Amino acid sequence: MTELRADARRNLERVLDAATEAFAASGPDASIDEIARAAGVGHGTVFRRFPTKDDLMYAVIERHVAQMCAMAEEALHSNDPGEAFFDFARRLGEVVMSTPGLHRCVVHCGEKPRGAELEELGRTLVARAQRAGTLRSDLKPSEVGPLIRAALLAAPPGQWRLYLDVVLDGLRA
Amino acid sequence: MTELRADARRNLERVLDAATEAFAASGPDASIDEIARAAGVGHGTVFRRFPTKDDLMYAVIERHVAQMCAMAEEALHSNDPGEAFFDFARRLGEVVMSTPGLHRCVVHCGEKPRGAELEELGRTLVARAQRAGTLRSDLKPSEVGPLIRAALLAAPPGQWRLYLDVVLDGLRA
DNA sequence: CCTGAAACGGACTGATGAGTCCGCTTACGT
DNA sequence: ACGTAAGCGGACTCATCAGTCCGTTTCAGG
Repeated sequence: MTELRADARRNLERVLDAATEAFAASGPDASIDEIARAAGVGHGTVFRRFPTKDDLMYAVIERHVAQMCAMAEEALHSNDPGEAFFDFARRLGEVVMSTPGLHRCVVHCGEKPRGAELEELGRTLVARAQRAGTLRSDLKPSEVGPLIRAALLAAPPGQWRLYLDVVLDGLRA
Repeated sequence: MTELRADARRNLERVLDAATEAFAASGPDASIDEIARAAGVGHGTVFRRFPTKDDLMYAVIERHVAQMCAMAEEALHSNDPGEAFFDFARRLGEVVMSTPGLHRCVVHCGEKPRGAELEELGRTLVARAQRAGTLRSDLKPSEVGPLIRAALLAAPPGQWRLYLDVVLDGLRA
């Protein structure tokens, strides 16, 4: 029951690969047909494994978000809480902007995959930096993330570091 | 030929009113059917006046953008070029955020209506403030607008002034 | 092998939305 | 009042996309 037949397993991997590529390229607008075609399977096969398009997106996003969570955890262990947030933001920028399409999927999915976990870690980082006095404290911890996200996604290709810099400067106390 | 029949004129106005409301509420995703229904006409009537949905959007946006252009012109006449940009940005925020949906349409339409004109005025304001030394000069004039737009549209309801403040702080030299 | 369950894939459905067409209606000049 | 051109509106086409179904193929255990 729990074991997948060899062909099924192979197709599943092809689908996930194709989906990752498609979502990275087109964001949440990538269509299932397109993904199935790229994977060399019928789209019925995709739907058998992932009952809805969102389910497929969650699967693709999972490790992406997991990577970000790991970075956030690491930042939480820093012995300079005041700067940990800024370092984290810059490292997050690298990850997010290496595949902006995937990140638009993360936004689209909201809390579903591990978004809530990431959100929570981010809030903690912000609160710490605010207590340390390096981060302006008139924003609620939950408001900082969306602002940074918006700046990153709005940046012209190659300019996101500059945009992030501007926002981080504005966020300093 | 050039004169519209009375009923045609009336319907045209109804359509424009309904379209303004619909676009303000739903952004570019508002559908023609929805607009036609709200205006109390068949959607054929809409398409007769505006061959494509974008044409309708341009018409609706026109005066919205015109208002912003007027504000920009005014700012250009300020005798404090260093602060003119920041004042303008804040006043622009008021206009944009009074109908965020319409502004998403402006973004969608790009240069088509009077976007190019507004863009040009904005660039001039930025360049002046940069010369005056109040605005950081590592951003190109054309890059400032998108960053501000992104921050405004990403703000949670009621919080856009704060977001704008953060970005403007970050933009100061 | 050979058989049955697992997996496949594409035809099909249903929804949505842009844009077209044409028979009917209505304003308005004479 | 009436004839006609301007105007109307909804039925229609066309395309897209998510999700379903089922006849056919293929894997894998005996």
